[in-house]
Amino acid sequence: MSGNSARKPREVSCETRDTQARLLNAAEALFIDAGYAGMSARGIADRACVNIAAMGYHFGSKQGLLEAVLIRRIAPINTSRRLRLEAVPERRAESIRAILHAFLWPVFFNEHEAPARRLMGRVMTEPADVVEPLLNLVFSDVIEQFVVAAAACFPKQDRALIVQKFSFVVGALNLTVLRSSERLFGPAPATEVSFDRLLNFSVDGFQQGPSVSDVNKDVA
Amino acid sequence: MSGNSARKPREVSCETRDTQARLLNAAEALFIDAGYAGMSARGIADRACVNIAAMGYHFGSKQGLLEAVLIRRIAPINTSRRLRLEAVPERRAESIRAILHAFLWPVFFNEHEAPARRLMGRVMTEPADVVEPLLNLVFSDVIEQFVVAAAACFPKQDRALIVQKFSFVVGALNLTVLRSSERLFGPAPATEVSFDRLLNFSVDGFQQGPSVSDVNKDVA
DNA sequence: ATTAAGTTCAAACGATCGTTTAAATAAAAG
DNA sequence: CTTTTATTTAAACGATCGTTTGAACTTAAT
Repeated sequence: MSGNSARKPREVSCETRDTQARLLNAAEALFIDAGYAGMSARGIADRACVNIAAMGYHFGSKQGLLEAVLIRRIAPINTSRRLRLEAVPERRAESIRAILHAFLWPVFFNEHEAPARRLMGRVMTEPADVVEPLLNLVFSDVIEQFVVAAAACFPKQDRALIVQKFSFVVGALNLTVLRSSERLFGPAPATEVSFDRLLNFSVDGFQQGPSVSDVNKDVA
Repeated sequence: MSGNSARKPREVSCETRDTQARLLNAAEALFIDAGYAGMSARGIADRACVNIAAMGYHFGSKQGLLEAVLIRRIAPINTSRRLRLEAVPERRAESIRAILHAFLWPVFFNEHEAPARRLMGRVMTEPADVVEPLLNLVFSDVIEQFVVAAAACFPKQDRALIVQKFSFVVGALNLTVLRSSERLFGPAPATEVSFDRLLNFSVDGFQQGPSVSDVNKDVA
């Protein structure tokens, strides 16, 4: 109560009682908006209304704090993805919609909504080396499982083609959940609309076979 | 010749005679690998084998240097895109392949190949505020033109749907050209293969209509 | 040779970075 | 209350950040 003279008025993360939760919320918001290099230790401390040493005390380092931020949001999403994938009964061509639905739905609809979405999009496009090992640790297994499931639906298609189609879906997902495209592609539609469109787009891309068509007719 | 005592052995950008070109090459490589915050002025100077003050002298600031880097690579790509779009004769549903071909081809096949590709992917996912105005300045017009062309091919589809489908294509393109997906999606295929797959995937996604299907059957 | 303009240089500017220290305070256990 | 543990605090650590300065150097024209 004594030294609350310099309270920042805008900080929303200061309401929670738990210091660690305030640090997680502040770091998450800053990472989403500015990336790893842009989330400074002092910016996190200010937004969380804690001393700058609190980050080191509770999470060891800035990287440790980011790891906790990512695991808190992404692990539940991947768990939900796996549960939904297990609920898909068959591995026929028609199953690809249910499989992609299981992959995309938990990103758009979860208890944390927008923060979790944008966090996932940001971490997938983050250039910093610090996030790379954690990214593989968190995403490798779940992507592998979905690739196996999708490949089982299309036995005629090469596994490498399935993998790359999945990377197309993830790429489209990333740009959709990141607000970075607002200026270029206009205001984002409602969540349900974006989800439906992305699912349809992805399903259509998976349905078609390899079709080695098209030749480069050079122009410039 | 006098003070070349501290030559770094690994630097490839030092070969060019032009100082501005060496700065552009060095900044481009560092921006691709580490983003705007990760490309330090001293890292650029070291890689370009120039004094740290050269950046300010030739480009005014770090941001000015990045702007020059982006314009050097992306402007020719967008010019090529526009030329190819103008060469597409009709605006029928079957024209969408030629339109998307015009949009994607210059990214994969240009005189600078991989650097230009990855630079485009990086700038589209960069969180730093410095790149946002330049990103809009460079990309807004060309995307608008392609959206108009694609919308003319599918008069029945909402323009907002066309816009978002285009954002899916751009998102898939970004993750394809960025090496950040290597660990998650395995080694990248040959350029021609990736291009063909992305084009097919995009064309398939555009062909289908709105198809407001699918309902959320909640699981978790 | 001399002037002038263009370019590169070492050195330092203040600011901010992530992290650490030791003391002060709060909470819990004896 | 006393002791112990957990948490928060102010302050500073060395390092690196982008930028600037003024002198030294190169180049070209007079």
